[in-house]
Amino acid sequence: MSEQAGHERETYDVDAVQDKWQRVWQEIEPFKADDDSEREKRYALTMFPYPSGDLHMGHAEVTALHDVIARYWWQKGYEVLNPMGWDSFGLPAENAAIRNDAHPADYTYGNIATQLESFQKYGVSFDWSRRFNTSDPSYYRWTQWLFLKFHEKGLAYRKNSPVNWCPNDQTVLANEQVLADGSCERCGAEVTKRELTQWYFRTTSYAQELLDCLDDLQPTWSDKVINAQRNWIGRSEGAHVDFIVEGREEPITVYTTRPDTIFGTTFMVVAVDAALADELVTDGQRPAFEAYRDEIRKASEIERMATDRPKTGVDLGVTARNPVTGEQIPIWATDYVLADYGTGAVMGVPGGDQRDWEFATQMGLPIVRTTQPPADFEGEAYAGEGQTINSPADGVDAPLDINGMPVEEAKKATIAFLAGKGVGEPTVNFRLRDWLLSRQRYWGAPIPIIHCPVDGEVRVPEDQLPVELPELRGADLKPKGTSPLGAASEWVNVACPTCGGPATRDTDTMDTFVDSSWYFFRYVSPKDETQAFDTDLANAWGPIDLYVGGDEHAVLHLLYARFFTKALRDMGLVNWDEPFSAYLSQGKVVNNGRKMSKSLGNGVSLGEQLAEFGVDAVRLTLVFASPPEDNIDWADVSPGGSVRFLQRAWRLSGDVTSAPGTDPTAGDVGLRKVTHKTLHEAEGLVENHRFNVVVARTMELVNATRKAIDSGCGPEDPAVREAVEAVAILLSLVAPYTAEEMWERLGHRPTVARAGWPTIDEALLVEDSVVAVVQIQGKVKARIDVSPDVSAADLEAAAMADPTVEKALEGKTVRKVIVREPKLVNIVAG
RNA sequence: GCCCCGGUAGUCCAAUCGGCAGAGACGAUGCACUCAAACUGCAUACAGUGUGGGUUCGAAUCCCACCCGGGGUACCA
Repeated sequence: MSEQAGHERETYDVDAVQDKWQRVWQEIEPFKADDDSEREKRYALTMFPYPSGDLHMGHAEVTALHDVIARYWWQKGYEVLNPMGWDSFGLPAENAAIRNDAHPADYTYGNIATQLESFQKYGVSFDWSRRFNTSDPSYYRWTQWLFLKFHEKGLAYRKNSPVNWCPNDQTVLANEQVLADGSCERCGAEVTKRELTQWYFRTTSYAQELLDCLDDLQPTWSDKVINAQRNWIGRSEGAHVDFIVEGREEPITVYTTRPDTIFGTTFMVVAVDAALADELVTDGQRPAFEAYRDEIRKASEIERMATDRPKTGVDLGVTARNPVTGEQIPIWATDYVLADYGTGAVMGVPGGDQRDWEFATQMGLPIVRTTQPPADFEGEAYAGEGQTINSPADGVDAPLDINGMPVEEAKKATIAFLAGKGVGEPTVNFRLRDWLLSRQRYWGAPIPIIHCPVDGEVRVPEDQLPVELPELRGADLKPKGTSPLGAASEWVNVACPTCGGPATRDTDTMDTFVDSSWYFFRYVSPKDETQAFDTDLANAWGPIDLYVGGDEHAVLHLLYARFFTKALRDMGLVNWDEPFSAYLSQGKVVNNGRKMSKSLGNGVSLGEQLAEFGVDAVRLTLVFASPPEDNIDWADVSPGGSVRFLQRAWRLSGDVTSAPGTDPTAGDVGLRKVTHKTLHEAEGLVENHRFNVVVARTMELVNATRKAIDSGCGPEDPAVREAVEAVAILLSLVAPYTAEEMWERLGHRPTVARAGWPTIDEALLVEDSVVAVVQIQGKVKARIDVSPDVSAADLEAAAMADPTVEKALEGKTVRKVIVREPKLVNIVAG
């Protein structure tokens, strides 16, 4: 028996153990990825942090989850690349520099040092030899080089367009960086529109592939993210249709997904802010049009996006000819049509589109139904399935007749007719826009382009990279609506690389999402000074086998990184189609049901938790609390419970009396079965990311081992050693310090993290007997012990012979017997 | 509005193919230890699976409708 109840239990000193093993790990570097290893390679990645202050609970969670997989792969014998670095360009550093009259680098590199120390204390299996920061010139040099490649291929270009503008951060934003309520993703300010010339990446040229590949990713990515990306890409199929305007050479082309409703087109609407509206308006209507347009421009995005306000618009005074009815229909300008989607012009079909219905009702325009709604239909516009009607209307002679056709057939017939006349064609449209990448801020990678009055946009020659940031600090960085780099005149004014004449550098910097769109390539050869990354090594290590991160990047970073990967593949720089073979999105850590925040005063300090409970207990708590994807409410969990469990597990290692290397095969079979079954189940659970259940199984094994020591086979049994070693290895995935301490106490050399996953003895997974359930009408009546390979007939006979069953069946007729050997018999009787 | 995910003891969560609703934990209660408490150990109790239908010998699991919660998206024609 172990110590009697009531005595002080032996415990280990958490702080001392942490200090001890940190030193050992730094010395032996157990997680350095070897490029030349013969072992099969795995690439584990978690999103690198922005260096704002110290690490917080969110970092602790994602890292703890991610580390389970990385450490498991090492134990299973893979060579694992598990790198970490910093996404270190960005606004917080710049804003801090303005406040403190300092340089953004001060804030950035100070925080990086703090976070690095915290990560090391946290005991994560990162290969620190590969770390870098995106703000290092040795990194952003290659960000700029990639920009040049994109520019060469026509994937980076400049255009003038209405863009999202954040008045607080004083810079433009990409569509992805404006939230659904029209606020800035970064600072929450209300985003406005400006007409500006900006740099774009041609993400739309990969729209179809970005969408198609989601099918392959579906099994290994979270549904949420797949769904969000599908929505964001927003593919729709429809047709372009040309409408002729009297006295105008060019027809107006509209985009519609419902060409079958063309007979119901009673008007046309164009976006009020599109150039087309300005071109079309008659002199007579111009004053009204301009007044309307000014009014709309003044309205905020938030007002514009409200869908429940009445429709507004102005008649432009011109008409277009409906190509199937020949009727002249009025053309209106309105703000419910978007200038930058489709063609910025829409055929108004009030019978089939609710928005058009509202507009027609408001403006007194005619309404014609072209799809027969069901008899009980009570709505206004009808957009569902049904027979086509009024196409053409009774007694009207038209060149096309689609009456009676169901929607899909009518669409095809209409498109075929229009195409035959040369006034229409099938078209696919995407909601995805090109990625606006230029920013009017300082702390980012300068865009390596020189503007020359003679040669235009000239790429900075590759041998002149990096284009380093000029030294600006404090008040120089104050946002003023144009890039701070413009103030560095010595930096701005350069000779044109082509003609040698006076020219100026582009003064914008790149969106920091550009930096993070390719960082996972750089990790394969982080010190390479001759290229962005080594293609052979990238092909050997990648794509990333598991990427762990947060859902907030569902359509930002994850989409941009996918786009980059496809573009790099097409440049021959890598052979991956997709960067992340599997993606695990981790939940958030909240407190008392709410997001942690300063204003709510419910923040939980990671540092304090670590000081109170120790690294292992905090990590274990985060892994055990819930499935990885679910949020963890810190108010619901118990790090104290984790401490108790870890001490309990550790105590086992002190009870083992057999020598290291003792052959376990002579040990207690009962305990051995538990050990091997646990290891076997843990494999499947880890691979399916069910880390919380792995912890529960480990707890079971600890309980079973405790019982075996105290009241079973005793501490000297070789099966006990085997079980405790298995506990140490299982814990090495989650609680590295405790596992290491146990391993040492068991008489082994460090490190348990590379001890290797135990070989599972299949014979021990087979049960001698199983409990079969006998049901009558689906209700359990008896349990009988049977052999796991019992035949259906034997099991049925055994069930029928059971006294309880016999009794229950007295006087009844057995109608049917369902046998699912070896676990169940269900008797239907009456 | 549309799309996706989820709803199991007081709480967090298990139940892998449709087959015994409970593995693990938190909290609670009791007992042991203690002068007492904390710690520790042992033990116990607590749900019929959001609601209503359906399929099935059998449903937490599949289907339909609805309710609640979370997320995405939204004049995208």
